[in-house]
Amino acid sequence: MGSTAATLKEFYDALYARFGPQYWWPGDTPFEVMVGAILTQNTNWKNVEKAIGNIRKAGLLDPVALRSIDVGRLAELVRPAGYYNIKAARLMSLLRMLVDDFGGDMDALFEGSVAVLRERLLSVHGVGPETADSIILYAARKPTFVVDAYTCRMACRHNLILEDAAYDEVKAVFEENLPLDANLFNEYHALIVRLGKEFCRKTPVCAGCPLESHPHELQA
DNA sequence: GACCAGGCACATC
DNA sequence: GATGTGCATGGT
Repeated sequence: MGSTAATLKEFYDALYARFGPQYWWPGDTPFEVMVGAILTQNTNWKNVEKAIGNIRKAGLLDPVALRSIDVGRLAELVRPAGYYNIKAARLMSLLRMLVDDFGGDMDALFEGSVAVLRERLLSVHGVGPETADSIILYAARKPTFVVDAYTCRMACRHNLILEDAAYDEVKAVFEENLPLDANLFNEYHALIVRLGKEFCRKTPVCAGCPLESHPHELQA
């Protein structure tokens, strides 16, 4: 059996060969990506698209404009994404930092090292590790590995991590065994999500899985 | 009608 | 520090 680095490269190659480029993140601007990162928390992307569509139709897909509205109105706009009261508050927290501390300038927010930016994002109420990493990778386009439920499921089933591994442990497995490359991390995470949607459901149905040549540790 | 979806904060022990 | 719970819409 090969090293973790070799396994991760092998998996990436198999996923890319099977699915091809995923063109993530689905969003036109860094700001839209950031909004989507909050709205997609534990939520199907289709519902997020409706919510972002509402914001766009209202002419509010802009940091300063969105920052200025009432949080209750924001909640109505993002209603299709679910958890709308919570998400409106979280989004507004992020908007307050972006607009009040950085003049609504995404480039200013993103300035500096990944570590500094990550701490900055994590300090916002409602931004956890996955949301922060999604914003760093897909909006700021800086190298940080995004870990989500699919990543944990896949890594666990292929014995790369223990089932109860913490977020930062899972993240470290990928970052320490792959080149530190934003484009690679972008595609890898997107491919894992694609894999998860088609194969690594909570109920493991892995026939035809592109990684099936590798031993699975299936669990209920 | 259950089950699930690209989390996070908070309460309780 | 581990474990459980609330938050909520829309698709399968």
